[in-house]
Amino acid sequence: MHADKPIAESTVRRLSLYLRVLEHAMERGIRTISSEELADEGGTTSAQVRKDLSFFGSFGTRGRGYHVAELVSELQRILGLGREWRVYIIGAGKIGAALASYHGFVQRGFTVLGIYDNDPRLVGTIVDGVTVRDFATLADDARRESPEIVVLAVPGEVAQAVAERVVAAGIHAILNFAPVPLHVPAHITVRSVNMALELEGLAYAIVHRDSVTPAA
Amino acid sequence: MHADKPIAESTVRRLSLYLRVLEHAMERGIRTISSEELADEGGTTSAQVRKDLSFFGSFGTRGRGYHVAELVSELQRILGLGREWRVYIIGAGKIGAALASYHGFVQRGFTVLGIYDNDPRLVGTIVDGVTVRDFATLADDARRESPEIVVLAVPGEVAQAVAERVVAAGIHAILNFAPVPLHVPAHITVRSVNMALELEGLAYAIVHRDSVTPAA
DNA sequence: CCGAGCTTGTGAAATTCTTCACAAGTCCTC
DNA sequence: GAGGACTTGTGAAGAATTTCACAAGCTCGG
Repeated sequence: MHADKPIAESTVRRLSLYLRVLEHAMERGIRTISSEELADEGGTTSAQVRKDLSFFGSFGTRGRGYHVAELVSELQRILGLGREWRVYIIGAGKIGAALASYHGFVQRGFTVLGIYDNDPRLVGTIVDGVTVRDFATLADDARRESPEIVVLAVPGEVAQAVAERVVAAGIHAILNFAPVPLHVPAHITVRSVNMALELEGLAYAIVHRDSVTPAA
Repeated sequence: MHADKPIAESTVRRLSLYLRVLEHAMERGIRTISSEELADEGGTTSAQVRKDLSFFGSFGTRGRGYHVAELVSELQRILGLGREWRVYIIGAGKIGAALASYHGFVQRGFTVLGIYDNDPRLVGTIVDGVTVRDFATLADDARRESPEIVVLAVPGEVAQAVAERVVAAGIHAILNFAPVPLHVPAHITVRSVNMALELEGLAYAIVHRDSVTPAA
């Protein structure tokens, strides 16, 4: 049955992936899909798909599979994508700017309310339709707009300090693109994307060919 | 003892993290570090640090800890960072351009030889000191320059097709920034960075506060 | 409305990953 | 040079995750 039990992060990650595959299938006019097909597209196994879904309910029909449109909306609900999420991006450098214009965000209901930087030359400029704000105004703005999520796209050296300002401003979720681990209070949710680290993982895999557990 | 046994991806990821922490410590003039201190900085536990390292050898001294500089070079060796890695970036859009100028790559010995795009308006322009090349020349260039890694920064719709061209060009490792799972032959190593997916994980965590297994 | 053919949902087994806990070194002081 | 304080390296225990395997349910053709 559907649960608010602790769900593994890996499961949630796969659910997002399934959602993307399903949306793609829907565009192509596919009505129904089996766990086997879903697994093939998503790079996992059918048992894994069924187990992942089983944590939240039973959405399929035996002998037939899953109704695509129905499963899409179930997954959207589970992942909390029915609503708008208000996002601040911090750092108007190359990465921050790229993220601001990243279509995948908007598409999923993530609205960028503001981009912050402390460089006076950038403050006031417009990046992809959003004005760059002065980082000094973060706390005030947050009180007014109460964003749920901050995307941190600042250099590693200042990431920890910036994160502390973010937490102090009352924001509880951070997507961290800086290449350092963030130390925050337990009630703050952090997810990190570390590109250098992924490249290094690739280098390791090349050096040690055929001795690493793979993952698509 | 040191092993070429199958090492978990999670372990490799942490090794990269340790390396970063150690380099930071070295900059601050710290000579020696215990597994406990390393764990605190890296957001894990001392037992985990020791276990991770133990797969490759014993680098510490009981009662004293690890010699920072020494462990740094051991980790660099393990991760394959002693050498230069030749990288192609495919996609000269916002994300591709941001990656081209990402300092963290250069710093680690990843040299961007070329950026590719199929938009004639971009071909020939210079992005962060690297000329944008015509995607059509990929195979020829690869034959000549034999790059080890491709960074894929193209829209999801074309990612699979581009990946196939990359594989056909004889490149065996892909860092995928497109938000779709890539289907490639087994001998090709793929690592994916899916930003939308991380944001969704964050949304899920917010909706289901205190019911997700955390991870820094 | 029956039987063959699929496909789900799920306990149980297998595997993988993390944590525990402690013997065995090392260092330092006296 | 002996004792106390630390800290590693690692088997073994424990926890988490994935895979297996199968009963139960649905569909469709005749």
